Amino acid sequence: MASSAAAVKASASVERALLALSEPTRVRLIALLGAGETCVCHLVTALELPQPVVSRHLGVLRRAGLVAARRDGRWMWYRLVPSASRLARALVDAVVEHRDELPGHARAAQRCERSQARPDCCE
Amino acid sequence: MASSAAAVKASASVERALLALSEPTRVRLIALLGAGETCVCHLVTALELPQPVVSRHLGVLRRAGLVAARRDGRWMWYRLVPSASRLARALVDAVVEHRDELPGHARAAQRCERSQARPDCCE
DNA sequence: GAGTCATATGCGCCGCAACGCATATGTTCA
DNA sequence: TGAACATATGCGTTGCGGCGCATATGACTC
Repeated sequence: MASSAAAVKASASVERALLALSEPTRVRLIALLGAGETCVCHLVTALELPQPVVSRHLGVLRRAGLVAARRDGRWMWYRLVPSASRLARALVDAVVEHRDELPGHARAAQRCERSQARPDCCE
Repeated sequence: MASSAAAVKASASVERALLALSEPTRVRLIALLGAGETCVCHLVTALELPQPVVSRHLGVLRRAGLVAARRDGRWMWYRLVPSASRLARALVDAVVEHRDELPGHARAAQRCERSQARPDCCE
C-alpha cells in the first residue's frame, strides 16, 4: 500500500536528516535559513567560519533533503525545503521557531542582515 | 531582567540537549520513553544492546536534563522530563510524536512491551 | 556478612566526521 | 581568452565520542 512505501521513503530520509541535524553548525545554518533564502557569502559572514566549512555543511544539509540550492550568477542561494520525513520537518520547524535560544544566534542573524544590506555583495 | 536570566539558563541546557539528541541510540531511547516510564532492563531488551551501552546513553540524557531516574529496589526506572529549554522540549516532543518513523522503533517497542509483560522481571 | 542481581562507571581502543589547506569548478567581465 | 571572484571538493590530519571489557556501586535475600 502507498502508506508503507511513503513510510519507507521517510524512514530513509529521517536517518540522513537526524545525522544532518546532529551538528551544532548545521543547526545554526538551519536557524539562519529560517529567516528566508540566503546567499552563502552572508552565511559565511554570519557564522564567522571559513568558507569551505560552511559549504561542506550546506552540502550535508542538501544531500539530507533539508535545504535546496539555487544558482544566481556566481552566487549560490540556499533555502529550507520540507523534508520527506514528518519527523525531520517537525525538528526543523522546532529549530526555526525557537532559534533565539541557540547560543550566538542573535548576533549571527544580525551579521547576516547587515551583510545582506551591503550593496556591494550579491549584486 | 528575568527573561534574560531564563534565556541564559535555557541556552546552557539547549546545548547539552542538542548534544544529547545527536546520537541515534539516544533518540531511540527518547522514543521508547515516550510510551511512559520504563525500567532499564526493558530498554536493554528493546534495543538489543549491551547493558553498559544503554546505561551510558541514559546517563547522557539524564545529565542533559531530558530524562530522570527513579530507583525501585535493584531496578532503575527512567522517564521523560520537560527540559528547561523550549527548543529541547519541542525536539523531544517531535521525536515522541513521530517515533513510528524511526527505523526499527516498532519492533523495539514491541520487544519493550513484551518484556514488561513478563512477570519474572522488575518484581 | 556472603552471594546474587541490576545498574553504573573507569579505561583503553578505534572509527568517523570535522577541519585546514590547497585546488577544482563554474561564472562574469574585460 | 584570461583574470578575478564565489563556491565546491579532494586529501591528510586530528580530536572527540561510542564501544567493549572489566569492575565498582547499590540493593535484596539468606
